[in-house]
Amino acid sequence: MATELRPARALQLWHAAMLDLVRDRDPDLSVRQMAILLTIYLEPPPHTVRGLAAKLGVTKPVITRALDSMGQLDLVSRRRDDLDRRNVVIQRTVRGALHLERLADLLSTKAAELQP
Amino acid sequence: MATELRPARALQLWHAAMLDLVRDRDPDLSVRQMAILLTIYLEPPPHTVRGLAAKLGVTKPVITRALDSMGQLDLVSRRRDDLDRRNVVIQRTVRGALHLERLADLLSTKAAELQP
DNA sequence: CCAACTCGTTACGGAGCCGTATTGTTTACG
DNA sequence: CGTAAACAATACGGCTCCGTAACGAGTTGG
Repeated sequence: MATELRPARALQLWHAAMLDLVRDRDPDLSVRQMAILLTIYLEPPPHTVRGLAAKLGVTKPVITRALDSMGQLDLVSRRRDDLDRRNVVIQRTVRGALHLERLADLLSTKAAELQP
Repeated sequence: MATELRPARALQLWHAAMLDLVRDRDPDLSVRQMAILLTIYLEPPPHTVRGLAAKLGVTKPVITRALDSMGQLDLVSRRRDDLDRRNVVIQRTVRGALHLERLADLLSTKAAELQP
């Protein structure tokens, strides 16, 4: 089952998703915050501030501040690494997992609605 | 050819696209700016400030300022409506069309890369 | 023709995020 | 050991965006 996604349709999907994010979502996450959140949940742990900064091509304070914001929303949490106490390990939360689950369903639903 | 997009795969696509946006793009557009830009290019004209504000569920100044920013980047342009000179008609630009074309290709390519 | 309305813009004070530079811990190593 | 390095966090000044409120230009209707 080839799930080919043609450019025009991909753009429509992107559009529908952006509209939903702008209209629904309580406080919009920035593009960077979303990228960080998704990386934490979709890529294998452990995640550190330095690692995320390198992967996204941004400076470390950007990560620290994004974790502050998203931590306040209970979308992620932080813990000192006991093996090397200089490191901070970023952890997932129930609320964060639910948040992304809803986003995934939204995208999938929008894609289906676009089909007819 | 059912182009079904399962939630998990949709999220992976979203993730890959966000990463590319954060890494590549010169100055990131905000989520709101992206939603406005896509609406202008994907929905039938004419587009007005008031209309866009209503569709996105934001205040008019948000639209005006977003058009200022994106106009400076030559992604959209504005023109007074000659029939009712209170209105402003938002128009597309060559640069804006190219920008979205690149985004569409990026999304499609990422979707294909996710397939294996 | 003038008051009421519509539309887009601007003014203002506030909040959030940015990058650079610096700080405080913790670890590595000569 | 004690100095150098690595890590995350913070301080700072600057920029962008926000929402409310006010404004000016244009239109409408009595």
